[in-house]
Amino acid sequence: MRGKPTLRDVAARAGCSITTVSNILQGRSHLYREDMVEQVLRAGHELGYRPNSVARSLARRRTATIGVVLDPQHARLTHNLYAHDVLDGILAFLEPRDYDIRLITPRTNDPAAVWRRIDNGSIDGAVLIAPVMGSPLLEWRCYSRLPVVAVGSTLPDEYGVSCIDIDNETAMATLTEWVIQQGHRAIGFIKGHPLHWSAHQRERAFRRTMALYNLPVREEWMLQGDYSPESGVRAAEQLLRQSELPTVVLAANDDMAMGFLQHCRTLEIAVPDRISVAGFDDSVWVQRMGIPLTTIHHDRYQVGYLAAQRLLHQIETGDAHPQRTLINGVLVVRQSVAMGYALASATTPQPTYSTEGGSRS
Amino acid sequence: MRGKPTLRDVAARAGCSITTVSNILQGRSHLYREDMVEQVLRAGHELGYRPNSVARSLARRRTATIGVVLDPQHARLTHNLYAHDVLDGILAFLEPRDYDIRLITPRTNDPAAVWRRIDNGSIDGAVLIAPVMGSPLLEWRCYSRLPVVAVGSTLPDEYGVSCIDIDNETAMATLTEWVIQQGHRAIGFIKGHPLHWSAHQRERAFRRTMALYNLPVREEWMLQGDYSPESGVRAAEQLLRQSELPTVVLAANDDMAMGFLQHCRTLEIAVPDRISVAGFDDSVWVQRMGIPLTTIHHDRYQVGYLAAQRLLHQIETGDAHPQRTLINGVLVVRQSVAMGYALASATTPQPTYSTEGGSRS
DNA sequence: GACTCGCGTGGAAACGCTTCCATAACCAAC
DNA sequence: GTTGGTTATGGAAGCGTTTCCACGCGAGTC
Repeated sequence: MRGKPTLRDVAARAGCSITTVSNILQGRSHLYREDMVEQVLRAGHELGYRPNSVARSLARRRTATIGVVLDPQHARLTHNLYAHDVLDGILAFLEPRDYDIRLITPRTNDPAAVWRRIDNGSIDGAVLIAPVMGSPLLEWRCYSRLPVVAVGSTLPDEYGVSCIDIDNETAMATLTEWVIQQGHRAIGFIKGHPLHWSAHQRERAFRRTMALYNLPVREEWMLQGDYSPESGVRAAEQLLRQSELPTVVLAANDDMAMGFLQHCRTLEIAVPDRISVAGFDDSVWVQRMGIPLTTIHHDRYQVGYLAAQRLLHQIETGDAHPQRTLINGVLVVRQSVAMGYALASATTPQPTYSTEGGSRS
Repeated sequence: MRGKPTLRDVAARAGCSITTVSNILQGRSHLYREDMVEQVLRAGHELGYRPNSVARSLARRRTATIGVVLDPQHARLTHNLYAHDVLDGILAFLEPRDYDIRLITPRTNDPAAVWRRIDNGSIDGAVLIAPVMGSPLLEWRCYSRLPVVAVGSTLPDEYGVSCIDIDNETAMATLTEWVIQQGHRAIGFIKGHPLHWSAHQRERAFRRTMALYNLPVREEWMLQGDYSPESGVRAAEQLLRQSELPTVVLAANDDMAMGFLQHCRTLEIAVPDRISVAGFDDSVWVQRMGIPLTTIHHDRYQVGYLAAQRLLHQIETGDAHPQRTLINGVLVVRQSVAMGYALASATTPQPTYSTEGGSRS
């Protein structure tokens, strides 16, 4: 016996067949006499036998591994804190079930090549992290029948992919509504990256809520961003040189809100005294820096956890029904938005307003 | 043919043997006539054949996968920015070589169980992320002959593990020296987590450098921390209520330095006017928050890149020689340390001082 | 015309495991 | 003594590749 011991070696040492060893080592020892069981276990232990998981996967046609796939768009993991949080949730669900994770970071936009990397028998299913519009990851059906769950993007139904994500529309509506109820009427908006569905969903909810309150959306206050802090700075530059300013700006994510805040600091514009700012995501950066940014929080860990759960369900039952799970965002009120602003004028009729998701820190 | 097409299916369609298909698909087409090659490629393409990587791994006895193993101590990935940066470097090296990554997060301290998870044939080698003292990961030799490289911990030779890490001692010596050259004489220190080798290395370098300059190390200014921001706060509490204070405090990492800074802000103690602070790591948090913390920077991405390189070398050549690679830290001078402090008294003889690692941001 | 040689191709044995099914031995029942 | 039913164990066929080696054949050499 050279190299790592195999079933054969254990069987030889225990004086039985490999079937017997295999069965006993898989916990089917009730089939055998006690002394046999004991002999086999002892032999295995003495040899330091460890089942070869590759061979096992081949025989079982299951790898007990799931892939976590980053979109080629943001293939760099660094500072992708969203992926981290989600990954933690996935791990939490997977570990007790003895599943492992394979990290896949395609670096091309050719869907055939991407799916060759993903669906080559090495994983039982995949979690797609925040696929964007036009991503090769979404050319899924042509190339693969692998169970798949997407997180961080609420995909339109036609993609036929299960997704787990924050309920962007409801959350942004909640935030907008809350801002309005604080008395704000002149509201600006920094849009997210146009390739992200979330950007459109957040913008749409904003516009709808404004309409609901009969408030005008002024297009010169709708700034195009791309979810990066720098684009928040640019938005601030563009907005703050206008003669007429909104009293509050909603950024489609925290990063842009922070860029905006930064530029305000540069210009020595007091927040929230001269202008209010709100974000979206309750990013870890904001939390950790202790920036008092009013924003929407959601449990990214839970997103990962649910994704893993859903994926395993799909794998085990073969159920391929795409299913959308939206989790609630929670309004986190901090100090970046002036409250009770111009209350006198806040006499718009009260709409039905879900009290859920109230402030907490 | 049900399920995914296999070599057999392709061979049947191309009217040849599976050997032929296998050879051609592996690029050994020079062995065959052109028309054969073309037929096989066409058949493969038409069937959408993708080699099963599990079967391939079994036959080749190589998985083309390396494991990235987190220490059970910090099995949560979240906010482990170090792991992120390193992972990115690893990925950068591995991707062009068609290696994949398996993420392994053991959750127990039983070394046998841990190594069963790691060395079960599913990976060709492992990168251990910052193993701490007493980690089951380091009980390596008893359980496995897998090629292994550690990063983020400079392990003592007896572990027989290759490691790639910042040169903690040199970097901390550089920092200490620089602080002394700014005129500081009364210097405090916040120690890192006692289970991390780096903590001891950094402390040792500090003490040695102080001795080199004949400066006393006052034990009441040596605060015990654990690398967390909170422990930096506690250290500040402990230090700042003393009647006599150092003019500068070196924290063994940036997180603790930030905790320290935070407490200074709470107490309205001006930095660096009333007390100076330096960190170590140039953590992404500090960078991103724009905190003007003087610190030591090193290229964590490069650490990952080198680790992957080294690991692949070990895998491919079978070379098991443990080899230590220390990369240079770079002093980053920002504004948290008062410079030219009490220059009048700074008349200690100039030591040999490497000018490398000058300030940059 | 027997010999070698290279070329193109295929057979078949691994790789290490799982699992279906057969077998053998034993006992009880008729 | 045949049957039937347990119980304990082993044989062997996969799983989908890779790879070593052998085979048949036509061309070149003596």
